[in-house]
Amino acid sequence: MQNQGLFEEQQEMPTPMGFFSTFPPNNNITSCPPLGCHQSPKAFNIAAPDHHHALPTETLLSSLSSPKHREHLASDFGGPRLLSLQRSSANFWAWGELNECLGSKKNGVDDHLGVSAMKMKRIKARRKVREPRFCFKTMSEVDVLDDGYKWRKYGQKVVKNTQHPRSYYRCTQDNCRVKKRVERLAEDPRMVITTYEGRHVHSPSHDLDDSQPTDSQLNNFFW
DNA sequence: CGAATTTGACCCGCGC
DNA sequence: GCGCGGGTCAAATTCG
Repeated sequence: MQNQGLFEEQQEMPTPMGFFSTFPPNNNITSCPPLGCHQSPKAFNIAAPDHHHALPTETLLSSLSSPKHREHLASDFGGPRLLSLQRSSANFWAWGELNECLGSKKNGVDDHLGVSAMKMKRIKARRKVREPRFCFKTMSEVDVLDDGYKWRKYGQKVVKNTQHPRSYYRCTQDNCRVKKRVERLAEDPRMVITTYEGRHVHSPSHDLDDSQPTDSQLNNFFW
């Protein structure tokens, strides 16, 4: 049994997605709380489908949003274990498209359309863009982990073959299009699967007491 | 009373 | 072309 939820999700959705993982895959991280989680879940488990780009633990740690988080993770990794970040060619395409989208301007075509047509066009454009995504799994009693950003819930859906609803959140920051989905694992309701989509264009909204200015840049690497 | 959440309706992509 | 299922919208409701 090498697949764990996360893998399955990528099979369902061929959308480019970044994964962090333990290395080798079956080597689970335990007793490690997720980023910025104050609740101290019992286990933290990140997985990846392949290992095109193995990263030293320090590389991942340096991308975390605050020294506190890095310290937390580092202490729990407890060694020079490697992590992997999948960045296939498809994934590079996604990053490029995202940047293009963020930098693009209105093309003027909308001027010819009515209000609802414009709305539809916007929806289509939104759905066409495949934002970079990654997900991770945590064992936690709370669904929404405190990752330093402020989220607004915009939807909830019961997904087929699962008894737990999936919640949809959007970053509350203006011009930031990052979204995340949160759902509980059907096989093990104690596990929470969080999927991030997109990259924040700003630093975490509520300051953690030990955050530093340079963190925002590092943070962009992560999401 | 404004902000956040809930929830049913709607839309789109995809498989058949 | 049709139906299913996931994702989003937006009005209604709840919360602080």
